[in-house]
Amino acid sequence: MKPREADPALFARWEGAVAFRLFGDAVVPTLTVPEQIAAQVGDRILEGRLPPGARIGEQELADEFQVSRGPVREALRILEREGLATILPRRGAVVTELSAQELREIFEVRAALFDTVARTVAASRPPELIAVLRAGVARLQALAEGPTDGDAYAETTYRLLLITARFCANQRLQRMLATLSLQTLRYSKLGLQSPARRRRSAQLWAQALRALERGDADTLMALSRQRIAESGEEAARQLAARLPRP
Amino acid sequence: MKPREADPALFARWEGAVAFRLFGDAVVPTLTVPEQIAAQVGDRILEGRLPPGARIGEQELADEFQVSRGPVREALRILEREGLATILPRRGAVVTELSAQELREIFEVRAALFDTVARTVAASRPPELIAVLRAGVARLQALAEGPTDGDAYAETTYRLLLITARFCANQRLQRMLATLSLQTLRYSKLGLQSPARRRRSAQLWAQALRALERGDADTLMALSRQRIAESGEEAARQLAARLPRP
DNA sequence: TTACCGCAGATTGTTAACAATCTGAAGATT
DNA sequence: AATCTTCAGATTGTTAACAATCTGCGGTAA
Repeated sequence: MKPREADPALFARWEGAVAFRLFGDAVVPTLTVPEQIAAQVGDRILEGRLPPGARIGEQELADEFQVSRGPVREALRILEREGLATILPRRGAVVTELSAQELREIFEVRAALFDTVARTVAASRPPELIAVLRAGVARLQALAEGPTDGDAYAETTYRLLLITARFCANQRLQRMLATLSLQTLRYSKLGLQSPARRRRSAQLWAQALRALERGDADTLMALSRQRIAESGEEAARQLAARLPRP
Repeated sequence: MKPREADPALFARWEGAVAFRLFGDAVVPTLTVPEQIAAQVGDRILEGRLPPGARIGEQELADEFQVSRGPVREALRILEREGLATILPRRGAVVTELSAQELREIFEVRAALFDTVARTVAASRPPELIAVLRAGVARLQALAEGPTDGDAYAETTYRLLLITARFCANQRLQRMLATLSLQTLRYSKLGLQSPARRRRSAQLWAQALRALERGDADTLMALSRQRIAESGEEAARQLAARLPRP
C-alpha cells in the first residue's frame, strides 16, 4: 500500500488535513497509507456497515489492508479525531456511539457555528451561492415530496450546509462545521425522517434562501437555527425511541 | 514510564479525553504514557519554551522520556489534535505556528461558541458563577492597573472563560471552547497586551458581569462578542507587527 | 553568480516480535 | 443462586530494526 493521489470524490472530507505533493508541475493532494485506511473505514461507518458500538480490531484491519498494526493504529487516531471512532485505552476502538444527549450537544454547537456563517453570507450575498441553493432547494423539495428516501435527503442537506459554509472565509469554521455535521449525518440517516419532517425542513430551507436573497441576516440566522434545532430534536428523539434503555 | 494518576493541576486540560480507572474504590483519571508525554511537551509549548515553528524530533523526545518512538508518535498526534503541534507527513512535527489570519479565524469561532454560553448562563444566572466572576473581575481589574504582567492577565481571562463555560450543560461546547482558547492563549501572552488594552478588557468583563447579574442575555452576548473580537484583533495585529514578512 | 544535480546523513514510516493488559468463562466459595 | 477467583486466549502497548523519504551540502555547468 503506497501513498496515492486522493480520490476527488473523497477530497472534500480531507481538505485542510491532507498533505500536498508535487506531481510534475501540479500540486495534488496525497493520502498517506493511514489516511487511506481511515477513509475506507470511515466510509463504512458513515454507510452504516459498521454500526455504532461495533468493535474495530487492529489486527483485523491490518490483515484486510495487508499492512502491519502501526499504520492501522494511526488510522484509528484519525477516525477518532473525526469523531467516528472512540478509542478506549487498552480496550481498543469502537465505532462512536452517541447518546441522545450528545447528539443534542453537537446540534447545538452546529447551530452556534452556523449563525456566523449565516451572518457572513447574508452580508455578502454571493450570486454563486444563491444559484447553487436555488437548485439545491428545488432538489430538496422534490426529495421531500417524492418516495421515501431519507438517506438522499439527509445527504443533500449535508452538502448544502457545507457549500454554504464555503462562502464564509473562515476555513477553521468550515472544517469544524464539516466534522460536526459528518458525525450527525449517520444519525440523521438512521432516523429515517418522516415525510412530514422532510417537508418542514425543505420549507425552512426555501424560506432561508429567500431571506438570503434579500440579505436579511436576522431572519436567515433565525431560520437556520430553527432548522438545525428541529433536526437535532428529531434525531435525538428517534435515537431515544430506538434504544429504550441500553 | 508507566501509566499514572493524573496530576490534579493538569486535570482540567485532560478532562473529557482522559481514561478513567479503578484504584480500589475510587474512579481516578489515569494518563497513558503518550498522554503524559503530550502533557509535558504541551506545557513547554504553552510556556513558550518551545516557540511556534520549532521542530519536534521523535528520537529526541524518545531519548528524553526513555521510551521508543512509538509512544512519542502517539503523543505528537495528541498535541496535533489539541492544535499545539502540526504534523507534516514525512517531514516531522513542528510547534503550530498561527498566521494573523488563522488567529482571527480562531477568535471568530470562539466568539460564535461563547454566544451560546452567554445565552445559557444569562438564562439560568447561577449564583456560584456570579460569585466566582465577582472575585475574578476584581482580580482582573487589579492586574490591569498593577505592574505589567500580561501573562497573568491572559491566564486569568482564560480561566474565567472556561469557568463560565462550565455552567452551560453542553460538554462538547466546553471542550471545543477550551481547545480553541488554549491555542490562542500562547499568542495572547506573546502579544504582551498594552496596559490600556487590559484596562479596556477588564472594563468589558465588569460590564458583562453586571449584565449577567440582571439576566440581560443580549447585552451579555454583545459584550462578550465585543471583548473576544477586540482581543483577537489585538493579538492578530501584534503578531503581524512582530513578523513583518516571514 | 545562479541554477541544477546527486549523494550522504538524518528523520520519518513500517514491520514483526515481545510485553502488558483485558475479557470472558469455568470453577470454587459463601 | 450469586459472587468472587483463577486462568487461558485474545488484544492492545511497546520495542528495536529495517525501509523509504527528505534535507542540505558540495560540486558542476550555464
